[in-house]
Amino acid sequence: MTEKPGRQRPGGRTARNRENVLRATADLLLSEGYEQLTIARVAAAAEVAETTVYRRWPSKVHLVADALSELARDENPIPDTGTLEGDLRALLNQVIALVERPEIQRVILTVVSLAADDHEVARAKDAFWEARFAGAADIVSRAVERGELPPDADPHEVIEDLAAPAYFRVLVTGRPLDGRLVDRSVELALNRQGIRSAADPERRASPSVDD
Amino acid sequence: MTEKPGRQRPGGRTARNRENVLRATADLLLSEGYEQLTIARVAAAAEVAETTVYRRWPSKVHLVADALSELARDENPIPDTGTLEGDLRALLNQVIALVERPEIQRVILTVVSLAADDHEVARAKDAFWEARFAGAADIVSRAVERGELPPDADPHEVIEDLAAPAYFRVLVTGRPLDGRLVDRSVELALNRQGIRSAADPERRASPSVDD
Amino acid sequence: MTEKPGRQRPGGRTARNRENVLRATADLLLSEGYEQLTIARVAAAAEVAETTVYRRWPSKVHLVADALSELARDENPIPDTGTLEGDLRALLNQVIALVERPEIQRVILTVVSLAADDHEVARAKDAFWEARFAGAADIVSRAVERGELPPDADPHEVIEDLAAPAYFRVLVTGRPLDGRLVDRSVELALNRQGIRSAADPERRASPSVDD
Amino acid sequence: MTEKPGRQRPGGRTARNRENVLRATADLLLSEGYEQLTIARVAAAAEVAETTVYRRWPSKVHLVADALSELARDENPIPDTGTLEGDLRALLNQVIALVERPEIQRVILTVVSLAADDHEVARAKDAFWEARFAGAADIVSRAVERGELPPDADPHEVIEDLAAPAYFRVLVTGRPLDGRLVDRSVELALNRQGIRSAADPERRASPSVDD
DNA sequence: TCATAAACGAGACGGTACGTCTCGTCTTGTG
DNA sequence: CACAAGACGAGACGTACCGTCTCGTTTATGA
Repeated sequence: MTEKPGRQRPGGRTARNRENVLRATADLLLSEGYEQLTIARVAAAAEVAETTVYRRWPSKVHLVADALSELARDENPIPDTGTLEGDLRALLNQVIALVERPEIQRVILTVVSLAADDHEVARAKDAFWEARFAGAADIVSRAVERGELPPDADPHEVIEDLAAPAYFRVLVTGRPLDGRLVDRSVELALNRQGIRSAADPERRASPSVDD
Repeated sequence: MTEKPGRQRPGGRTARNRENVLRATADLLLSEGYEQLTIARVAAAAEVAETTVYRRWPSKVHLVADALSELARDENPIPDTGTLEGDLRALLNQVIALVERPEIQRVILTVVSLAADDHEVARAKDAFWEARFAGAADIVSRAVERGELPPDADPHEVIEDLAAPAYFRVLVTGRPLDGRLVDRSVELALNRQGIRSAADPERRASPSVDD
Repeated sequence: MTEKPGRQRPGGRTARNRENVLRATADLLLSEGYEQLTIARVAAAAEVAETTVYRRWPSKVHLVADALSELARDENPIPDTGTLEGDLRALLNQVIALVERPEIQRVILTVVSLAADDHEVARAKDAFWEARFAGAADIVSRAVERGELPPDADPHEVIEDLAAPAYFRVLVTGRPLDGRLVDRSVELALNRQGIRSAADPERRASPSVDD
Repeated sequence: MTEKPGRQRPGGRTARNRENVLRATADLLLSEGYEQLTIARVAAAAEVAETTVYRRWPSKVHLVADALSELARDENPIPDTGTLEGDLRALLNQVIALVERPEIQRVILTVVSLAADDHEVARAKDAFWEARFAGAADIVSRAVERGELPPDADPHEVIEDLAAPAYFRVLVTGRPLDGRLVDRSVELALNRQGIRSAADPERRASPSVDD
């Protein structure tokens, strides 16, 4: 790993090339998707020799994984509305706004289908999702502090309940991500944590809630 | 569409070839995944000339889409336990048992990442998922007959609530599909339809729903 | 050979098809040349099923050879000017007028390069050239009757002397077929037969050469 | 044209490959002819990847044209016997000895039938024949120096008179290239230049023809 | 005129070659 | 002498053509 090119002379052109290549890769990934992405095109866009790319990244998969790590860093502000429900609602709205964009869908699809045979690639995938859902951890810990959630609440479960339907629609059914989805998912995530959502119309029929 | 080879003389060798090719494609898809699948290998496995494959399917993507449609037809028995909860639990167990298998994961991944530029391919994707979740419709309609669900209950929503977390784990987080997931998801799906799950002791407060 | 289709029922549609195919072949040969000629195109032009062509002619080469035989039959009138020189001059002018046309060049080229492995094809090639130069025999025999040539004069030699330079230019050097070529070649052919050409003024003036 | 592979790095392996491919092409052309020549076979014989061939030569036709240029370079010694007649006789004997060989006939046929749509191919054809008949120019200029020919004697005409009958026989009539052809053609070429051949028996014997 | 064998039409197939496009490695020549 | 640029090897892809096969239909021909 240490003998990888670029490690030993990380200054000047080397670093510049690395950035350019990763940026070019990310751009192509966003604009055209994994299939259309070609080392040759990346190299051309980065104004770098193909060889340079091959030298530094062992394969197209690795290059893309690396670029995705960068992409994951583009982070959205973690919402802090003062209540768990508000936070979750804001977070899911963010997520939906993002995954509705076709270029983001392309990226998600790339990540999802990235063959994780290689250890580095697997790590990159994990890192991507970790970064993607980092907000949930903060939100949950704040909710724990406020006493809204028990101390052993699992952020993974929260994000799962919250985001799973949205991703399911994007990746699988292709149904539209309407506003109702937000209500349903937030409610769901809260319920799953033993909390009654404020926006819980059907549940209104059960008298105990009204009191 | 009509001028595609095999449409006009669907008997004998033609039909046999078609089947062999699709079976070979499905096999390769299951055993090695989309990337490793090659027209040449399909043709060899189907004992057919490569040309024959190219003649009938305009591209690798179309071939795979077609094969996936066949795969989707391999259907699991639709559970009928007498109660909605039992049915959902059984269905989800089926789904999980399926998506836990690596070869099925490969297929799902293929479907998810299949570029849907082409209309036929898009249709194939839809058909795949439609077939995949056909059971939900039956379960829901039976539950409606039994009065467990209102007549306007949407099978899509049910399957979404039920299956989304499982798919999310498989496709995104990679977390294991443990038994707890089943409980959570079934309960969730029921709750979302306004029903109190039997395995829902702490939610004690709404007896009216049970009536 | 006897079992070739069309032998046993040579009337009506069969003959009509044969003609149409051969005509279509000849047309394509003239208009686009051997390389561009395709059984499919021939069949389409002849409004006949491809199978019909394959049934009757064992290969593209045979079909073309057959068509060329027909082409060779399109004969030019054999000149009869009353003198050998006049006849030769007229004949060569005919030949040149013909081989100057690009479509005829295409045909000649086809004949020249037709692989003569097969016996029938070889025979067709011979027949083509035989027909092409049939006029020479008549001209020579008339000249013999008139006493202009000895009885053992060889028509092949005459045509060789007469036409070789023209064909050489067409097939090899690509130089233009100007009027001077006619004078030279006719004179040459006559000289080769021991006859002084009328259009040979300077040669008459130099008796010293004979010494 | 400049971006053709091999232009910018013409040393080492590149040059070696180029040579090997051209040699293999020439060999195949000689041994089996144009029709039997396949890029795959050329590549195999040259121990080079097919891609390499396709990269450097835009098509089979171009490759063959290129190889033919090399073949044309294999030159025969230009005869220098001291007299024009001797030189011509020697040259024609060379030509005949060459064109009698089946493999040379194959090559000639290839050149003749090479579609000259493309400019480069046309140039290659011209160059081939130019090289093939380069000897004539030397022979003529020496004869001019010796005063045997007028200063404006045209080498093209000489070669035409000399070689046309031989090529005519090879390409068209298929008659054998006997010794008599040499006598006739040399005499012819000389006569055409106003020179009486030494071996000119008939002419001496028939004074009556002049009447 | 009518039965029957011959020829045909039409679709599909096997097989070979062509030429294109990638990916990732190897080699050359230049700064 | 390192490395950027170029060439290469390997192999998949998709196209075009040739010639074969099968099956069902039409049409000549001679009894």
